[in-house]
Amino acid sequence: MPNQKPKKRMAADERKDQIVKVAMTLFARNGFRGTTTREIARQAGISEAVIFKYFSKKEGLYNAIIDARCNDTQGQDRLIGAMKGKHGREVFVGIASFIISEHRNDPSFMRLLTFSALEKHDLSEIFIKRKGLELIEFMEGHIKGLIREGIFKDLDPAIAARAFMGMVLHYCISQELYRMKRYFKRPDSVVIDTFVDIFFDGMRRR
Amino acid sequence: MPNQKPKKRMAADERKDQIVKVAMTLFARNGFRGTTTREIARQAGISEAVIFKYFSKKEGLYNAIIDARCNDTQGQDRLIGAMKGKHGREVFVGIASFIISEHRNDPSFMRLLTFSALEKHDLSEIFIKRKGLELIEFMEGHIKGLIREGIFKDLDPAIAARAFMGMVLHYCISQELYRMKRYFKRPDSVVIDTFVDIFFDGMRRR
DNA sequence: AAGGATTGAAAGCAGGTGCTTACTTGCAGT
DNA sequence: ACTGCAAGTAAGCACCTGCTTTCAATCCTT
Repeated sequence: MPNQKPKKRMAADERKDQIVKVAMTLFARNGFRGTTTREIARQAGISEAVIFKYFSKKEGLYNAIIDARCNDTQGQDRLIGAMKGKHGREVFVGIASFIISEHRNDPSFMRLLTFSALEKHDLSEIFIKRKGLELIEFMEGHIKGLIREGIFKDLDPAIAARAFMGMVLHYCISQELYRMKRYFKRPDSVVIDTFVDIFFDGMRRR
Repeated sequence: MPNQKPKKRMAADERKDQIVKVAMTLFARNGFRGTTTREIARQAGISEAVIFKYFSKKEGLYNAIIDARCNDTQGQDRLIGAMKGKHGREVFVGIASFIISEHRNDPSFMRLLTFSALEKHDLSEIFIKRKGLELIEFMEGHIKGLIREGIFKDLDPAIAARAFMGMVLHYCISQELYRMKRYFKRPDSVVIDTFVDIFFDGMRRR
């Protein structure tokens, strides 16, 4: 279905944003190669030439998406702020809840990232380096603290952080990408609690 | 580079196998849409018409790959056989080692599966249902046993099994697909031990 | 050695795709 | 109201891609 308001003329910036938004949706659904500029134009309710007026090559759309999704600081700031008051176990519940809710709110972004990784574009690389590693390092720091306090066992914090991220991310990916939600349904809150139970007790000194 | 032995003529079955093998490599590298039948022909050292003699449509190649990778029983049988003597902790080390070594031996297959999931072909669906769920159910059974023996806490075995699988699979995927092995290098054996430490102690009654 | 069957190549077609060119339409400032 | 400029379109080019057709080379059987 073409766009909601088939407004005839738009200011350049407004039009650019709209085109990028449409491209994001279609790249997430069909990948970069699987999306034609004709289809982007159709969905945006414009002619193809407009796209090439603003983005000299199709690749340019990908770069605009990278700008839009890798330079906003809201997401991670929001999380790290929300973590400030929390201690011990709660931090892990907070991180897992954050990741899962981000995926549930916009499942298409994970498809976009995965396509980008497979098709070897820069989006996944930049996003993971800028956003993913930031989160991992935050967790590593928290884990290191708990080890220093003698609450956690002395395991490699980098591996431990990736173990927890693995549980949570693979849950999201398998639910959406492999469409496991057809066969495996549990309330997210129960899944999160179980993951944190396993991880936190697994790390704790006995 | 075209194929090793540019043998002029081949028997039909032999040629079919060769074409499927080439297609698998290219689909894993560039996806179904990103691979042209011309390129498959070139890599196989034949003309395009030969491909369409054996596979009436490009789609047919995908189905042949499904046959080749989803109907062999060697992989899983080998694992479950190897697990037979093992108890408790060792079983999880065995499973993790098995999964990681399969990925290291043929990293391209994971790309193929992921492309298939994104492009909504049947390969990933069939493979995961036939191979993935089998492994998960095997783990669930083992976990249930340990709960019944009073060794493990009474957590949902389905969630627990997926927690462990998540750690291991996401490690493999992030290493290869997101090319994390550039930034995160640990011996696989250390990673496996740490994962199992966390999971096994996390599940254990205290 | 003959002849039918099978494997293979060469060329091309119809439709699709990224991108360009040449042109028209509507808006803002005077 | 006029006009200069930015926003938009229609048409098409050159190349690509799945797939077909037509015909030549090679093998197997007798």
